[in-house]
Amino acid sequence: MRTVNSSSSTAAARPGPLPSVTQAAACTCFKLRSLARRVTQLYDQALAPSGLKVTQYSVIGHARRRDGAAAPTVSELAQALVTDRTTLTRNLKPLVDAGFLKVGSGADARSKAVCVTPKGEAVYQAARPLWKLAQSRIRELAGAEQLNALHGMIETILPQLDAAEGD
Amino acid sequence: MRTVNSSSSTAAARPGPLPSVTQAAACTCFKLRSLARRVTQLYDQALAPSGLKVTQYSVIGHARRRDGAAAPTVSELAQALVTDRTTLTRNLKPLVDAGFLKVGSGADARSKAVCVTPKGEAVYQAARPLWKLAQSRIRELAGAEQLNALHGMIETILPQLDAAEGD
DNA sequence: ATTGCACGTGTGTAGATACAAGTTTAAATT
DNA sequence: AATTTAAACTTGTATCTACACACGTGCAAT
Repeated sequence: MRTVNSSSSTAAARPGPLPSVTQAAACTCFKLRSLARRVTQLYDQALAPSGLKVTQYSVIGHARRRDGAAAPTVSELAQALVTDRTTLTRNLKPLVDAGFLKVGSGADARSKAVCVTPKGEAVYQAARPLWKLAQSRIRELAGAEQLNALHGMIETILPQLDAAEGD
Repeated sequence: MRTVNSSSSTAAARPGPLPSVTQAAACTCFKLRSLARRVTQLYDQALAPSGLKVTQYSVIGHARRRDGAAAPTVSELAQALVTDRTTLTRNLKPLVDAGFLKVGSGADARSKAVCVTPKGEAVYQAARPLWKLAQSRIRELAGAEQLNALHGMIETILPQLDAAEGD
């Protein structure tokens, strides 16, 4: 026999008073966001001496690697960063203000190219060992195997979500 | 033989010009945040008819379930939500403004208790089937086994990060 | 040449996130 | 009892996030 209910005065009518209370914590989105928050905190703390947040580190890092030759456009960069295009526009601002990036005109008069400045490259290089430290730290805390499994899982799931975008 | 470098004019001096370009995408934090963003979009789209975002749904959902008897305080709720206390303060505002929550005084004159209003309960109940739809959808897209594995992984890793907080 | 539609960007608005610092209240120490 | 310490919350500041909407440019069809 288990404890039925705490407030017995008003719960007499229905047979199952609170059937939906329990499993609210099984939300995939909630879990994912929770972990992402915590992990972000770890990375941000590690990167703090560089003055970069992990988000900014990612933006510069992706702007750095030019696939073919030309600097990526805003849209291309946004796609690489799995971010909304308009979000990237906002995220670029502090980096441009700090002189880490420069947004010039692309080949097309519409598009704009995102370039890493020497100053931005320097900050990135300074932040890199801190980032590696964070990587090691999380690997140490979570366990290498778990982490590898997590990576693989994300790489599997993410494309599956993207594929079903227009359904 | 592979393509060495695109801009061959300035890269002649150093033997390994760009040794650190490649593995920048292996960042746990970046991957995690990317997936969280996408998943959040799916949930938010599903919940849109209810007027709630998934974050708000989570807040109400956690405020609903009172463990013992009393309504949770701000700090307790923040801990349950794996969120910074000050973040929750901000997140409560739109919900209070909308009349879904009420922040009254707790037992202690310092603490405040977060209560779900009838209106809030109604919205939550309306949103619940939409949330379940999102759950099904993501389960369908990612695969039940993958998703279960992901859940388990998060539940394993998150406490490990929390445990090492004060190191 | 004009019209129309697709492409690439930015802005308004709204919310999520957290660190640093400040305020009020309870508890503990002297 | 006075002082100190800790607990609980809020605010200032800054960044991240994205949807709806507006603007300019390129291309194609008329």
